[in-house]
Amino acid sequence: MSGVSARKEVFLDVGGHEVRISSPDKVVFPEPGLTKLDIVEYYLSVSDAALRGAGGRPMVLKRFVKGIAEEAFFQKRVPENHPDFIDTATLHYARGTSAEEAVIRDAAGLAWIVNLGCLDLNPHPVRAEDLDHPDELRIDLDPMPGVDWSQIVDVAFVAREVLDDVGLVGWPKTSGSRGLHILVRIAPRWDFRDVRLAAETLAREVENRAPGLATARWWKEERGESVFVDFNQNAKDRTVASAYSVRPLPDARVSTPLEWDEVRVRRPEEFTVRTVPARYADIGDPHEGIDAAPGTLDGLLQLAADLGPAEKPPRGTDGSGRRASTMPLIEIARTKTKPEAVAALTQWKAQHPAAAAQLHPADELVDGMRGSSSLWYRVRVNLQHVPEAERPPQEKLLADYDPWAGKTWPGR
DNA sequence: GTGGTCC
DNA sequence: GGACCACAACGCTGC
DNA sequence: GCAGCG
Ligand SMILES: [Mn+2]
Ligand SMILES: [Mn+2]
Repeated sequence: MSGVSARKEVFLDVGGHEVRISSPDKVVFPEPGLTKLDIVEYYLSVSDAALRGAGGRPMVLKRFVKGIAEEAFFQKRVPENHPDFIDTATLHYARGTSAEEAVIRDAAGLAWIVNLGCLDLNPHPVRAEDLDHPDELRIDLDPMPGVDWSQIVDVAFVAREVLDDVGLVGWPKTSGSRGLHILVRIAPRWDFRDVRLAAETLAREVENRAPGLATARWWKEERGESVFVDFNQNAKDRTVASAYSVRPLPDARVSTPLEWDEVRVRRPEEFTVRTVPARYADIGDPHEGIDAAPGTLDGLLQLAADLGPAEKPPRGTDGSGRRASTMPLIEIARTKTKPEAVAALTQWKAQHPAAAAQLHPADELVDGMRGSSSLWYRVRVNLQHVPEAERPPQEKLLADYDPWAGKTWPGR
């Protein structure tokens, strides 16, 4: 028996509020060996900056009650039993439903949220005081597979140019995964529809200025090896991991605000729960000035009028309401796990070496799908780079996991 | 992670 | 007191 | 209804 037994709970005094942390010694990140209390202490060490990103905004809770290895669940409605230093805001949806979400405003709120099992914080782009008018436009740069950091950076700087041309200021941060977020503070004067239109317009303009490097196309098979400018992240009821959020990845990466002159030379993997507190103590928060000068969307909305409606892909009609793809796609397998999906793809490539040799990385589409109650994976191949005569046909699936197995279907 | 039930 | 269980999300935007 | 997002 070692002398250090795992404590059941500890109580912290955080800015005059007592916060209970249960199972403080529970290991949340096995690889770097970070415990729940380590995560609490991380957030407290960067609390002012983390609150600049997530404070005062309603947020969705993503809870990892059993560590990052186990499945997490989302929680919109704040637990009834919340301390009085937790604020709330009630969001109303188009269908008439609503959800009372948590709003944190101080370091105690951060500690309390982490105790629930939350790692990344996912606030809406609105303040609790005005739930219908976002004060933040979010540029979400999502690299397709095979895209390297320098290309992401090139796209980020094109986005910065476009912002500059319409009189806006962008504040970059690593997403904490492979991509980059650029935040734009705006006056809370436009509704979600207009903010999304502005974001879509910016995305189209970035694609126009950097064809091949960036895309604003929604359908994955049409994107190629490019950086997707995910303008839909600005629709209502969408959230983004906020600045200084800990991401549920093995190395405990942090979504880290950067100075523009750091963007090209730094890498997402440099910033973790272990490294970011020292950086913050050293240089402070690169986003400290984000609230100083809220911008206007007039320029982007004018550009939207100039560009006109976006070109839509040809209307696909196969009768069933399903979209007809514009690309020569074949489905290879459906599997329960990602390794099985990758194995199926490998098997297919071994069976079709000639075609496989001509695939580009972005032509291999392995997507996590939401089934009736679980996750499954779909494996597809885009044969656009394979000459028509050499294209393998759609065959029986190599693996055919049924995500609805076990469900009873009324009337069939 | 929390709160309720049942022995 | 301890074991066990239920519960904790789902909306938006096109096609 | 479905895809594709978080
Ligand atoms: Mn992203
Ligand atoms: Mn995205």
